[in-house]
Amino acid sequence: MNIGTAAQKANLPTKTIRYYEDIGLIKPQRDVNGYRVFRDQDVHKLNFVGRARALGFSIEDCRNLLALWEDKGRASADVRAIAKAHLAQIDAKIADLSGMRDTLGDLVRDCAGDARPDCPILSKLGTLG
Amino acid sequence: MNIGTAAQKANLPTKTIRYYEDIGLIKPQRDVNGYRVFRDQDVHKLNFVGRARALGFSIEDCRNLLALWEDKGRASADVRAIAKAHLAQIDAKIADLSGMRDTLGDLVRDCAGDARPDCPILSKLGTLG
DNA sequence: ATGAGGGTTCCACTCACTGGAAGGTCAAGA
DNA sequence: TCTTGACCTTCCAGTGAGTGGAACCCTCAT
Repeated sequence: MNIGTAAQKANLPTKTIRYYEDIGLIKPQRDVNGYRVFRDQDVHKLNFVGRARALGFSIEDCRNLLALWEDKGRASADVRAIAKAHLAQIDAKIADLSGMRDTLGDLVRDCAGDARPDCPILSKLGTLG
Repeated sequence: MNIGTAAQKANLPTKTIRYYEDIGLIKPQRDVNGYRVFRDQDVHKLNFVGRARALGFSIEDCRNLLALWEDKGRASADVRAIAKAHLAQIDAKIADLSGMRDTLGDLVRDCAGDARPDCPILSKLGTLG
């Protein structure tokens, strides 16, 4: 498939996909006419990278994660170590988001009365774990 | 407190804090000597912004969220609407992270044997919800 | 009074895109 | 066959969110 189709499937702008090729995150084939040709694998990778980026993972994080799946010769201890580090990172993000969720929920419940008084939540802002 | 102390408490580089002042996210007071003076409220905001940024929220998202807490005159329906949109965004992020967590866990369990065969997970990559 | 360790501004750089210009490719219809 | 429009290409410039460094000011202990 061409870049437009891949972009739709991966939910990313074509510009971004070309950029990801530029920096070596993906390596689509080329057709005789010079067009990029994407396989399903490429789309899977793009999809994954797009979502990971939206969750605050860096390009280098993504590169490592993709390499985990790609590098079949890698020692399993190595895989485990990298994967575990990322698992911890993910768990921390989830915990952090849950905290924000609670705070926002509190805001809606406690502070959105018709005549909203001084909001008691600002004082908690930034201190939740 | 001065910017260094605030930076430590908020876990952000001083450079970033100056930048956040530049774009109007925070408005620390100024001492007679020209030094920025941070109150606890400022630190709370910085802390919140730092964590939200790490979770993939844009500066504009942060600006809106901070405004929610700050603008005491805002109509409560408005507050509710914005807060609810952000709650949905947070829930989506949590769901997405959970999916990644599972995939990564699978990778560790299924694909990290000593002689790792063709990993069956790459094919699932990017398709999890 | 001097030196270390803060602080200040400003300017240039990076990273991760994003927009636009200028032009090549291709399928469909007059 | 020609054209039109949607798609693709590269290249270059701009943006958003910082980040590094130079040059200089403030404060406090020795």
